Amino acid sequence: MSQNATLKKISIQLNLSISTISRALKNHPDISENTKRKVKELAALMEYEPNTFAVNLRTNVSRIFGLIVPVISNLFYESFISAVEEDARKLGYSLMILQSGNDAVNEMESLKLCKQTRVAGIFLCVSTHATNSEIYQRYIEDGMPVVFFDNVPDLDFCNKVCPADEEAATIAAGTIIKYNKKKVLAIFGNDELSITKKRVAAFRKTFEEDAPKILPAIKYTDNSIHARQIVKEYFVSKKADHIFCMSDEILIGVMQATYELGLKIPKDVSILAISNGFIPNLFNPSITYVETSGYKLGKLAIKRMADYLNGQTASQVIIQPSVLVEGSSM
Amino acid sequence: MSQNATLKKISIQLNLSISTISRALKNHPDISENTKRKVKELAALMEYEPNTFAVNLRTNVSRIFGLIVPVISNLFYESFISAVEEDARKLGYSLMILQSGNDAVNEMESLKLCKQTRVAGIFLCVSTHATNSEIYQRYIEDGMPVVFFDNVPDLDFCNKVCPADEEAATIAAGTIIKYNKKKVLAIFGNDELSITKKRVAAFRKTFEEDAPKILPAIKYTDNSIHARQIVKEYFVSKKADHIFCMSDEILIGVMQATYELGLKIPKDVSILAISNGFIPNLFNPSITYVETSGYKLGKLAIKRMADYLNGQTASQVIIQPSVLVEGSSM
DNA sequence: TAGGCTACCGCAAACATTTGCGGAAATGTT
DNA sequence: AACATTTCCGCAAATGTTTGCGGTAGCCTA
Repeated sequence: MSQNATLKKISIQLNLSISTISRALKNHPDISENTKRKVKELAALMEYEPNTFAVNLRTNVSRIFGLIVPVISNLFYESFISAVEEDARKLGYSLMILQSGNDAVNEMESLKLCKQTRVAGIFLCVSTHATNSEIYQRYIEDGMPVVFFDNVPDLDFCNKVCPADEEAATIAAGTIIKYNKKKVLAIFGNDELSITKKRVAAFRKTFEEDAPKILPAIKYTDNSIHARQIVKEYFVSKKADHIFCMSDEILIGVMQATYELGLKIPKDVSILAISNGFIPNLFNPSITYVETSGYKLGKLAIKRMADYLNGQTASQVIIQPSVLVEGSSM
Repeated sequence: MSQNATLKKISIQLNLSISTISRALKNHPDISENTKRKVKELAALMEYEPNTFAVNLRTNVSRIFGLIVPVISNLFYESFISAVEEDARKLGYSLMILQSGNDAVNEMESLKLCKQTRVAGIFLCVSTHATNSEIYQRYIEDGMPVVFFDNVPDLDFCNKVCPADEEAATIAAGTIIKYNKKKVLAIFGNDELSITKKRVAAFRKTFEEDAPKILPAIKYTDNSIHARQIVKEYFVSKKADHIFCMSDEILIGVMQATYELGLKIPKDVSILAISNGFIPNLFNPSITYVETSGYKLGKLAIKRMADYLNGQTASQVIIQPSVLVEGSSM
């Protein structure tokens, strides 16, 4: 960062005006080929790079997207980020990544920072404990391109990219029924989340319609330790021939519990999860899961952002379809 | 982003000069309390936020750190990033995260982008295929604060923060010897990496000194599929009573192989890994590992960066000590 | 030779902020 | 009353880039 080349410095060297340098470097037709050549040569020699700050100051936007997630250390978000970064780079954008830590205040600060930084757009997974969705509305009305993903707020006119909440649960329930399971223990995530509510509803509905005699036992948790505990406590008095896990976190706890209980999979108990796909393949036998790929969702999100920036500003809800990936746990 | 408040707009409203507004908002002693109050009130009302671009243009640095990793989708880097983000936020910095995809060209572009963006500093894990470390030197000599982490280049005067390469391997070898293992299969990562070379050397040395009769079989790979294959092929002709895994990737492949070979852990074969700590606990029995925590390393890295920015510019190499975490696989 | 056209280039303002310097008014001092 | 000091504030330059507009040649046409 010693002697940064600027238009001014080049102009002095060549005895030309700043604006001529600027135009020459942009191939403006007003500038003669001869001048362009000379300017470009010196610019290359001096390793001229336009000062981003000055450019941004004039245009009032940066080539940076803000991306806010509850936590980075999460297989789903990490693959989401990875996908967004890949394509953002191709489009000439960078990513500013913020963790909300699932805290509403922290999330607000992150949003504020995005506004201050004049990011070109925001990818936002709202934190669990965020309640007032009017705040997001303000950003959108201010003209900030926002693409909500995964956990999205209850707003009507905005861009949402999310996994097929209901569909995933429906497929899961359908598969469990198909395999003729009778005593089902289903463990879902944080029951305050809309995604959890939707999935529980769809899960229940599928059973009511297709297997009305079966009444799944439904539990909630959002960490693996508690999930493990739930299973162990459940098996003290009752037995299940199937355990459904709404997330990787839950799956991990459940797998530990089955091991400690000495249950064989799938003989004693079958397992089905909703997952990103990494964790289920670590176990033996591998776990059958309904895929909700963070990577694919990321691709959809950045695509939507690019389209939005290109003028397709009508709000849009994109649902990423779910796929059943057969392992050996059913 | 409709009507952004600026110093100018405030100054017009209050019939004061721009500089007075600027000083009032910064509590400059030259400005009377009365004026300060009025300015601050209006500024709050108009939701004034300093224009980052203008500020940066003057100071020529941003409050953004660049962070370059081979890939984000990696338990180690993800926890590293998470740690850095946490503390960077506290210091008033944000993170721009770039993936090099383990490609030298891509890495160069990322570095260039960091320079263009005038980041306040760079956290860099050099890609496997990066050879010419003079390039990094140039950035450092240009005054860019750089903290290398994990996979660091062969440069003398720079800041490095890395896991204890040798120590981790020494502890691993020592533990294997202590458990009286006789036939050891050791699988290491990419053999082009300096970290791999150092670990192999330390591993071998420990055996030569403490158990000269044992000659570990050493293999190299950097993906789980190949690791699995290595184990299966090895067990066709020979037997091992211990398998050492240099990384999570390798551990995953090894675990699949042991399952497919019907090997019981630790009865038939014992396992020891070098790991971040997440993966080893997914298995049953849990795997004993030498911890190299990405999170802790991240904390060290951001600390070093902060110190550097505060004037402690003497280059420094920080080694994060290794700890043995006992599971049930030995 | 006057007028017009083209090719090429520079001036200066604009973006928002910061800051050295200087100036005016108010207050204090002798 | 004359001078000195303090208090408070504005001017203007500087950061680097972009761009509308105006200007100056040179050449051609009538």
